[in-house]
Amino acid sequence: MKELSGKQADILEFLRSFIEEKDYPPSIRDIQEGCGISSTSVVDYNLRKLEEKGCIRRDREVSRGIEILGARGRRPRIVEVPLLGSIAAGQPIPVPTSDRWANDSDETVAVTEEMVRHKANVFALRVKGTSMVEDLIDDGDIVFLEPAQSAVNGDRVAVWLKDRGEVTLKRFFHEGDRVRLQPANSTMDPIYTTPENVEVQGRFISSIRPSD
Amino acid sequence: MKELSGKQADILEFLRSFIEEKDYPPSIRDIQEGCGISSTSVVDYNLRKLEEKGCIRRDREVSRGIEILGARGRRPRIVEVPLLGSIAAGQPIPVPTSDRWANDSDETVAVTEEMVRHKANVFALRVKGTSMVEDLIDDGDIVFLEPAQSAVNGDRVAVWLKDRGEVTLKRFFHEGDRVRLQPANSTMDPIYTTPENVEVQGRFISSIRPSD
DNA sequence: TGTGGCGGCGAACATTCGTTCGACGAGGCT
DNA sequence: AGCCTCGTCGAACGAATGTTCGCCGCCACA
Repeated sequence: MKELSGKQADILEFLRSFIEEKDYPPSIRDIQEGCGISSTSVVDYNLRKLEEKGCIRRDREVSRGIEILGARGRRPRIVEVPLLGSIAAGQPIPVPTSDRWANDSDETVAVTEEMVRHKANVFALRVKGTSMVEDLIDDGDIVFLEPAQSAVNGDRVAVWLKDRGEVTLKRFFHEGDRVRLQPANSTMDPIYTTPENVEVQGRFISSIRPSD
Repeated sequence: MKELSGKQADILEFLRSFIEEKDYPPSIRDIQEGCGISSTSVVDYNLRKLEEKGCIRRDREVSRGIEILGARGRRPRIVEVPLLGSIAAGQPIPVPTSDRWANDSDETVAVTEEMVRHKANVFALRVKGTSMVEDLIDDGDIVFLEPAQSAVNGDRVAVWLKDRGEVTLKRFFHEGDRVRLQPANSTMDPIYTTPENVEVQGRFISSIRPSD
C-alpha cells in the first residue's frame, strides 16, 4: 500500500502551498478548512497515514510541527552571498576586511550551498569585461570567490595590484622572482609584476551566468 | 530609535537559526528558553518592538506566526528543476511529453527563480562534451531549457535528430530549405539537415557550472 | 527627591491546537 | 448474517501557546 488516497494527496499539496506562502506549517484546523474536511480527526488520521508512508515528519508536542520530506518538500539550503561589486581590468573594489556583512542593504545573490562548495565567507563579484572568456567566464557573469591570501600556479584569483590600485581576476603563475597574471583571452597580454606588488584577495570557486 | 537592544538582536538571531534548523518558527516559549529569558512576557514585549521596527511580521491568532522580514530572512523563492539526463552529441535523452514530473525520485537541481527567468516547466540537462565551449557552455555544465517547438536563427536549442535518434545542443540556423546546427567549437563542423528531420525540444535559458 | 519611561518578572487567563474517544456507514470476507 | 477494516464524523479533553496585568528595579531628568 504505497499509493496516496485522493484526500492524502490533497493534504500534501495543501501543505506545500501553505508553507510556500506563509513560511510556516499549517495547523490541523488550517488543513481542515483548506481541504474542505469536516473533522480535525480526519486530518489527523490522514496525517498519520502520510507519516507512515514517509511523506512527512511530525513533531509531536509541537503545534504546527509538520515537515515535508523528500526532495520536493525539503527546503534547499540557501546562502545569500554578498555581491560586493564588480571586478574587471579596472575599477578597484571594496574588499571585506572582516567577516562582518552587517550592512543589510548590500546587494546579495541567493544560491544553493553547493554553488559555493559549502564554504564560508564567500563573496560574489560581477565580472566586467571579457578577459577570462576562454575560461568560460564572460562579461556580466557573477563569480564566487573565497577569501584567500595565497595561490598556487594556475589558480584563478582576484588580485590587488598595489601599484595600479586596482583588482583584477586572472590566472596566477609564480615564475621565479616574478608573477604572471594571465588573462584567459588570447587577445590580451599577461601582466608581469613582482610578488610584492600583488595581494591575493580571493580564489575563484564557481560562476553563474544570470542573464543570457 | 532604530537600534536593536542586545536582547532583541539575540531573539532575531535565534529566530533565524531556529527556522533554519526546524523549518518552522519557534513558539514564544521556545524563544524564552533559547535566549535564556525568564518570562514569556519579555519575549512578547521584545517581539512587539521588533515588529514596530519592521524586522519581523507577526500573525496574531496564529501560534508560531512569526516571519522574518528583509532580505536576510526572506526565503528566496526556489524552484527545483528536474535534471532529466545528459545532452551531448550523442545519447538520446528522455524528454517530457507532459508537464507532470510525478516521479519524485528524479534528480533535481535547486536554483533561484531568476536562474530560470521565472518560467514554468523548465528542465535541466547535464552537458557532455565541449561542442558549445565557445558559447561558454562546457563539459559538465548544467543547462536550463524551456520547452519549445521552434527556434529563430541563432537560438541555442536542444534538437532531436530523427534520423540519428539523438538529441544535441546546438545553435540553430534556418538556411533556405535546410537547417544548420552549429556547434560553438571551431574544431567541430556544423550539422546540415532538413527541417523535417529536426524537432526542437527546448530553448536554452541559462547555465551553471556546479563544479570548478 | 520625586516622577516617568524602559525593560523585566511571574502568574493567570484565553485561545489555539493536537489528540482521543465513541459512533457510523460502506465494503469485503467467511 | 456476522465480523472485520477503512474512512469518516462530532465532541470533548488537555497540552501548548499567545496575551494580559500588576509589580519591581533602574535611571535619566526635572
